[in-house]
Amino acid sequence: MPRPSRWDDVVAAAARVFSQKGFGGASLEDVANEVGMLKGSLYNYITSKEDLLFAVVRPDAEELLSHARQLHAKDLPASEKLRQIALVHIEIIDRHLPYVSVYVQEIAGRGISQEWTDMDREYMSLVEQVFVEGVGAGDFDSALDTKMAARSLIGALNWMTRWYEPGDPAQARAKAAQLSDIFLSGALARRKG
Amino acid sequence: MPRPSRWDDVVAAAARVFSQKGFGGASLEDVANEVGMLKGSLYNYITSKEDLLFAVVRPDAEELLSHARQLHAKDLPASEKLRQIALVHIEIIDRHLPYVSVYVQEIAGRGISQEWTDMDREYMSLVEQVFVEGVGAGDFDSALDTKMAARSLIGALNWMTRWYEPGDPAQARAKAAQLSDIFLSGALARRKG
Amino acid sequence: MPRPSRWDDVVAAAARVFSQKGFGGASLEDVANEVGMLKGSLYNYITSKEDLLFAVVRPDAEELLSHARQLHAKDLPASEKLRQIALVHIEIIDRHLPYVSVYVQEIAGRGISQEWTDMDREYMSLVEQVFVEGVGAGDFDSALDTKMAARSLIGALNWMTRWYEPGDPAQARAKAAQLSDIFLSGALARRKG
Amino acid sequence: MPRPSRWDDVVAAAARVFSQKGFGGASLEDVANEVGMLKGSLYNYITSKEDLLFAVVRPDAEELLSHARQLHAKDLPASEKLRQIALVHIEIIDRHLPYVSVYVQEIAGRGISQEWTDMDREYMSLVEQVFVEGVGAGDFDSALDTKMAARSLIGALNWMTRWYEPGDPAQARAKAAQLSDIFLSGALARRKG
DNA sequence: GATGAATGAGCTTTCATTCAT
DNA sequence: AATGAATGAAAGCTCATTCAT
Repeated sequence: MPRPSRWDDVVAAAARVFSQKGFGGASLEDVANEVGMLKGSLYNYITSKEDLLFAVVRPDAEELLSHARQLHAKDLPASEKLRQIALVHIEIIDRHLPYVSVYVQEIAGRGISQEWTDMDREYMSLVEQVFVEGVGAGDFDSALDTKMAARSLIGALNWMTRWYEPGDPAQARAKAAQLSDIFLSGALARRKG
Repeated sequence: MPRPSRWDDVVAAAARVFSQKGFGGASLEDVANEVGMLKGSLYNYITSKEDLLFAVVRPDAEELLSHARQLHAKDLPASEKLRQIALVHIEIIDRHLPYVSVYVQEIAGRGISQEWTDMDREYMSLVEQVFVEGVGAGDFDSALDTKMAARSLIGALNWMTRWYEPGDPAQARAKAAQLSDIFLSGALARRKG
Repeated sequence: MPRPSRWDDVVAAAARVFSQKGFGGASLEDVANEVGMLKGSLYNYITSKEDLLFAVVRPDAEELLSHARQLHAKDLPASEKLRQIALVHIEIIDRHLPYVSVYVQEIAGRGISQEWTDMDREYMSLVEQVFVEGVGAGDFDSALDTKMAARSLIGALNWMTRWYEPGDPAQARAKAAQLSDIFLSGALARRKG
Repeated sequence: MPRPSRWDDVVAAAARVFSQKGFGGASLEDVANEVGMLKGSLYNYITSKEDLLFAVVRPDAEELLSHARQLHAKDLPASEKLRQIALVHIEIIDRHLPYVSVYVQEIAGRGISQEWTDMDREYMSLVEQVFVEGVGAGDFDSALDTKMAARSLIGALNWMTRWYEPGDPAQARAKAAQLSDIFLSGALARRKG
């Protein structure tokens, strides 16, 4: 049985190192040390440093996007869709924090290339449509600025990469519920009717 | 004048360059070109590249913090304080986007040094106390997770550095109002009592 | 082989260059040219320029010291020990002039660090004890200032790095004998008894 | 009354700085700091860094040489001349240690230029002639290698710049006497005749 | 696949020197 | 005489990348 390739190790190490030192601040030697090989050996797996960045970042970005697409196609109330968006987003952070951190830090909204700009935009647009649907259905406040709402939700979610301590799915679900509550109901106490 | 004459030019150029290319990705030669001097000449103003980073970032960080401290001392309803927090934060982004971008990208929540960790924490804590006060006064929902609320608000605000187009104070005020509305009332339509 | 293959070349080149231009006056590019590689490549062998200085200088310094220690433990008349000290010192100069030159020029008596200060002091002390033993045994003049004698001998030996032309072991032995004669008998003609 | 020029301050500061950090290791800014002016201002006094080196070093070198010339012309026994050589050399070290240190470290035997090589050589030659005269007069041992003797004496004297603590003329005279005794009579106890 | 070594470009930083004020 | 600022060359060092073994 041939020894399994260490591709996954390499990418995981890169995720950790890039998320800690930043892509620009990390050297391939740092990454190599983290895997336990020499920097030259990395080139058996990658063709450039940027290559490695994309390898770190792509799978989760695609998963998140594909989830949002599927959700969009479903027939659910907007409030439920919003809860799902937050839940999936935070679950991915919980499971793959270093990878997502790198995405948020180095790619999101940075205009790196057309491909990534398109992904960003599509995710944003899918989130915004949740709010649009909600307003359309009369569930959401008609005065709501849907774009601002979407950007704020995504900002709050992405910011979690700076403070969330991963590894606890229950906590992930709790945070998702809290965040959804805030975006749905706000902080103000509801008057009893 | 305590500072050499082109100090402000140097810092402004650095803010622009750092915010565009990232601190790690920008070279001092980039900064020097932006000011119109040679990279060696920069060292008449700074003692290291990191120095320059802090110089870019410190004034606005301090202004934001000092504002939050003053607000905390005031006797205002929590909802009003929340509106003020958002307004001042966004106004600074509107006026000083490159500087704030650099702060958000390179410093906030990065654990660079004790000094900056302390600043981060204090701002977070002051924002959280607005929510705590609101819950205490019965204005805010008693089920609200105040920490999550504070972190989400700050995340949404900081994320604005990735998309906000500055230079329009009226727009700044509008965005502040929208964001406050979301965090106070949520997206859901209010039932008529 | 524990060291990369051209380690010795690198150190030898550094010794030559440092001894010619001085440590401060020599650039790593000079050293690299002397080995026949690019300056960046040097960092496969060293971690800093200072590092290289110590690598140049340490082996002979340690050899000299270890020799003096062994000699100190032996049961020989002081005059014979003095002859041995001079002989070994000059033989090392003959074989390794550039290395020793660098030591003398850049390290000896310069208080670079505790480590080197200690080495200097120990060597000095071992040489002085030869004179102390000689005085104690009645072989040396009781009025002799042993510290001054040791310092003068070491000074005369170290000064040889400025004029000695190496590569001739017989000459080395001759110089050692002459120097020993001077320090033992002085210049004055002996009265016939 | 116009404020006296600070030329002497500048040279004295340079002597201190160069002797501490070495000529190559010291920057003109170091020197300027030591005088209490800005580095640019130094150029009101000097025309180049090397210039300053020579200014530090020349007066004492010339004094020493001129003294040796005068002594050479005198009609004195060789042993007395040797004592005078040592005495004057050490007195200058006592009074002007930093200046002499710089000479010994940076100029002596370095082949900087014809001028300095000539000075070195002449001083060496004058000292050697003392030994030659002593041998010729039958006062010194006929087997003495006069060149080796001169070089050793000068080496011992110059080496004092690495350990001598200046500022005590009496101590200077004592060291001169001890060193002369060693070079004249050697360490061996004299047999009573 | 991995290694050790080299490359070469680029980086931050230093510094002697110049010059208008 | 002194200053503050700029210059430009060179320094030490880093690093993505290549390649023979």
